[in-house]
Amino acid sequence: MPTAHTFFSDYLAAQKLKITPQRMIILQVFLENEGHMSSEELYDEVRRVDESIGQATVYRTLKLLADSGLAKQVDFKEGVARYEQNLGVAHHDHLICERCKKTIEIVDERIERLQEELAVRSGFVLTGHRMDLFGLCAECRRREDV
Amino acid sequence: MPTAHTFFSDYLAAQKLKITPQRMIILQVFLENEGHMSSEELYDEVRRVDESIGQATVYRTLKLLADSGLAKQVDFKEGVARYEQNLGVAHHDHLICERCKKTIEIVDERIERLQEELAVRSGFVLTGHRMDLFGLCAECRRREDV
DNA sequence: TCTCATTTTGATTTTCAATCTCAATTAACG
DNA sequence: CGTTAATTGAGATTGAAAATCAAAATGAGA
Repeated sequence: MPTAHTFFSDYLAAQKLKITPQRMIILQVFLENEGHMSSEELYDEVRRVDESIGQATVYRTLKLLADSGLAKQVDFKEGVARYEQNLGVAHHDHLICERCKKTIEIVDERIERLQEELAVRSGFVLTGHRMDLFGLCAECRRREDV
Repeated sequence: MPTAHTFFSDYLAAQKLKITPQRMIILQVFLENEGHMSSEELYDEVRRVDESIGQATVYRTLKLLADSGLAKQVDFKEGVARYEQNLGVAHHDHLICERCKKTIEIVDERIERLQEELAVRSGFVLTGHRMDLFGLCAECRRREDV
């Protein structure tokens, strides 16, 4: 089982890109923080490790991570891009509480199949999809007496 | 059956907001253009009718239209917000060609039910959802020999 | 190990959508 | 009408993301 670092190095080499300390640090920090980090949040964390790393490099590397398949961009209607880990992580959708922003990852094989079926019916070949369910979680409903 | 204009006027009155020529012109132009318009595209169209109308007013009114239920904001990962008509239009999801941006509206009652089921299982009350399928349409596949 | 073409970096600027500011205007109500 | 609060438009501002570019670093080959 290759580590994420090996995986990323291999990816960079295959793309004739260079393996730099900055890229490895950013990958490292990205892996240490689970959940859905925004570019800006990751930038802050990265600077704790090495404050000389620039913001542009974080943005660029996050894109590379997404291209390599290690990360996946998601968005929760906040106006900022977020990234989640994607290595060996099964595809999943999101259930998001609109009040407290808590996010639950969900998967349903039946839905996946239906999506495929719908695409085919329209002559499409699916390359990806996004399904986000927005709602109120039990705690927020209780707290706010909604 | 109330017209959209009446509907919007009623909404504005109920919110103690004012019925202005600008708002009515923007609504009018919005209704005349089906499909998924971006704020900027709508602004351009609006200026053909009345070039004195400002960009901020178009943005603000588009928000009001969304609040009233006449419009619905959607996003196709382009970095701009788009709006589609929503009055008396049944809920639907999207099938989007990543190459030519063609968009097909789809609905599947079975998926809707499963979504509800998943939410309930996690203790959520659904307030909305978004499902977008990204892929390549038949024409683009043929053209690009993908 | 050294060289050197190529890539990458970081500070900075730029872009672009979207929002805010504010003085002037206008709708709505009596 | 006249008052008041909402609205408008021009322009400034924000904030995320991308572009620029000179300086620094990588890595393939000698």
